[in-house]
Amino acid sequence: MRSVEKIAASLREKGLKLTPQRRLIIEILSRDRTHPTVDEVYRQVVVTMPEVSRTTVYNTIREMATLGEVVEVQDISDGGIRYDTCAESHNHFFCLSCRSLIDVDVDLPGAESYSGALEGYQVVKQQLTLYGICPDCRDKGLSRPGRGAGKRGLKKF
Amino acid sequence: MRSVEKIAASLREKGLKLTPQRRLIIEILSRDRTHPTVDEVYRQVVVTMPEVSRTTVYNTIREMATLGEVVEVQDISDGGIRYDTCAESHNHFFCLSCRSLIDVDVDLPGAESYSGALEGYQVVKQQLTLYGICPDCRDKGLSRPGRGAGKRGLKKF
DNA sequence: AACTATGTTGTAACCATTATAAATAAATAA
DNA sequence: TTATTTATTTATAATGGTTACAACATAGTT
Repeated sequence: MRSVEKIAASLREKGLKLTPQRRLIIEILSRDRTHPTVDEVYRQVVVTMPEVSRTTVYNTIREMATLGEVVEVQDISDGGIRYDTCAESHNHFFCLSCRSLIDVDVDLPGAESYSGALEGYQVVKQQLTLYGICPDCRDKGLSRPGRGAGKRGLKKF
Repeated sequence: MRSVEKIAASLREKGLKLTPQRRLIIEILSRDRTHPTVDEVYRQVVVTMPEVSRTTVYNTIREMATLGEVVEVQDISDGGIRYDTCAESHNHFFCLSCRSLIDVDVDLPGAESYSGALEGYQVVKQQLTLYGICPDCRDKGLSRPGRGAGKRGLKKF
């Protein structure tokens, strides 16, 4: 995600307004690198502006996604869609214990390099996800229940 | 997913019974390579046994997942969790137009090779997903609305 | 046959998300 | 400024996938 000013410009370009609610949501999104769900953003929003509705957060994040300022993370479908606010490295490490999602820098061949193995397929994007145990959880003995771990528990991999 | 007999043995091992409903669901899962959702399995089930309930399909697929015979596909969160019945190559190509999900054979370094770049992280599994346009959709001019495309439409990537 | 454990079914509950419509705020035109 | 239009927010209801629950049915065992 780019700076708040850049995004504001992008909004105006589409005829959208930079309301206080949107500004706050965008600021929170820019700051948060944990790939938050809508609800997690919402909870941060109401700390500053308690009267903001969930719908506004949903709407704003959807608009950001349409503008390409935010991307849905598809690695995990537990407890709601997570949003990625960083446009560069799109590879992730997902901790099976605390269910945190971390950006990871792994060298992959470019998307165009698959044309050989995939005759006729046009590849425009790729995403690698690593699953495992993060150092924190290893040190703590694995069983720290992180966000969203309660609902369906640990999955079997 | 392994053969029905192998899975039946795996069931009995856990004290579970191979009922007609479960047998049918397992047969359908073994046959279907399209990474179906529960609802898609259910629709195939009722063709043969119309009285089977959705709950049974949910339960059985969940049990299969617990046994490790089936794996949730995390690439796309549209229209329900998709299940992967094949334990080997876990890389996928997702067509942004028809939203079909295809197994793909791409060489990746083993999970253990990431230990250098990820100090302290234990990687147990990895998954690469390629996003793009499949040959069918390219030939048809892109706009074939496939399964689930209606609800949220094409995402921006 | 009776007993016990397991499985199935229908229904209701749950949760994330989207649709809708009324109320509000901002931008523009007069 | 005021009126008018347009965009935005809000609360509430609807939707859709999934799970919980309780009654009923089945299979296995003594």
